[in-house]
Amino acid sequence: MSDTAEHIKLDRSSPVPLYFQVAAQLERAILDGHLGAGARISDEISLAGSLGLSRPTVRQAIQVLVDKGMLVRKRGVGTQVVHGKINRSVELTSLFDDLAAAGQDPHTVVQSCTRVAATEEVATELRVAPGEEVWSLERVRHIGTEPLALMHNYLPVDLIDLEAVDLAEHGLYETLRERGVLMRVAKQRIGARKGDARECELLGEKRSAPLLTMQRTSYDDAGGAVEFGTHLYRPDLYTFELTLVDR
Amino acid sequence: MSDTAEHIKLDRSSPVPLYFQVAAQLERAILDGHLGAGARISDEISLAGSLGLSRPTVRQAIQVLVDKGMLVRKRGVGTQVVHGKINRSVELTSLFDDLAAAGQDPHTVVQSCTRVAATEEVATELRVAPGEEVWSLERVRHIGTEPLALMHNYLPVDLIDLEAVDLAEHGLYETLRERGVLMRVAKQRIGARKGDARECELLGEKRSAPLLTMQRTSYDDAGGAVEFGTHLYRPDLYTFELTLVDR
DNA sequence: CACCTGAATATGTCAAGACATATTGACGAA
DNA sequence: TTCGTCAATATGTCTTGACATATTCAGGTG
Repeated sequence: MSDTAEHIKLDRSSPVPLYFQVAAQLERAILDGHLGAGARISDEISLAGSLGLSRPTVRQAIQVLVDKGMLVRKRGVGTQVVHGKINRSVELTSLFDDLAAAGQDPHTVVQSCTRVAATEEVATELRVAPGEEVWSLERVRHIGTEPLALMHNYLPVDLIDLEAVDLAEHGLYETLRERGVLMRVAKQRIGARKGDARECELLGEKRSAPLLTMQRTSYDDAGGAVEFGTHLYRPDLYTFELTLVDR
Repeated sequence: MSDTAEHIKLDRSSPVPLYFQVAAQLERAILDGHLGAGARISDEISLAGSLGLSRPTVRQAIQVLVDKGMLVRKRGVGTQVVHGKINRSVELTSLFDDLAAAGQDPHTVVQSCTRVAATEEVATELRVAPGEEVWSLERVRHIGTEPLALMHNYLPVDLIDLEAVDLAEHGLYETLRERGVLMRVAKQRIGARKGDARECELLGEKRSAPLLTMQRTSYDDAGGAVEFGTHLYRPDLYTFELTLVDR
């Protein structure tokens, strides 16, 4: 019996959607090696039968893993596990979340946290009037004793009172989520440039060292901009990894 | 009548799936400004009614745009157009495709195209035995008179005969697609470093200039690796833009 | 032997309907 | 006035069923 369903158990009393239960357990089976690279999974019809689910539900579960780049569908043939280690696709989390999840115990030094008049660029990104007050937040993130990133964020003042928050111990995104600000879409631009004297100093790099740059604008579930940031990373300690899927 | 459906016409005789027709026309309406930032679109039920479609089909169409970061769903509320210009999310195309689509007329100088023994790294990425012969392809891409990128690709020798291809006039991905090699998943790592003397020379940069780096491994629809590349970009001429969507 | 045909298989698309759950606002009671 | 409840609304999840289409392979035909 080489039925893919043998790795999957459902809990119909759980509030977790069935398709999500299937997707999660299928992902586990792949990551644990029970479904090796190139392995074909059972077809949707028989999988639905084995699990006591309808085909659309099973299909929805498989789609989750296809979107993650872990499975590939071939019409008329079947669905296979993609070779190669799984790099979780870039998700809508922050550097702090990423590091904390990796057990790296990040910490942060707040360089400045003030209200400033929005520059042209910031006003455009945040959709406020130029000159209007916004939060300007500058932080250096460390991992162990090494500085890793210099982050500069701008937020609308009416969104949150940043001075009341312990930004040394908690990430900005984590804080915003706790205050009920839900980020749903973010647009990023990744590039590179030399750091200036101050930037290199703060990051513990030599003068004019090459730095990885990232600009991000985040939008909440109403479609409005809630955060704009320009960040600098030490390229020897941080890279961006992402998985692309053709549709 | 503020019905979203007024922008949409269906062609049931077309082989293009109905959900795709709806998604494409909805996208067009948003890009053309007929559906402005923050606008609410009709609910799924009435949209289905107006178009003579079932709700799952309409839902599938909307999902396409949600995945692109153009729409945001809110349960119990409705679906809205996201603010901000739409940056097409990173797709599974090459730099050549991107530039050609932008009407930039890119051209390419092939520095070398030889068979070499796979290094440890290349063998691991392409899943061949270390020392086995692979194609090694080095190209410089120009835009106008400016060098833009230095690209180094490795491919299995049994996949294609690279020497028989006009790589100066056609992109590598374009060529592979024409030969029936369909890339479905790619994993990328983006970073930065200083260029060495030769790299800076080829890219027309000063010595030790900061460069944007990208490594990519592509997988075909059988889940096997078909291409591994390490690329260098001039950061003043090229950046990576991507849209993240929370699920 | 080579080629074409057709059956088997599996994913892709679409329909119609049901129930669950989050959100919002109106209404009524303390 | 304030709080809580309930109804209306819209998305989220799930089922059953159907037909379309790409792929593969076995078997028949020239």
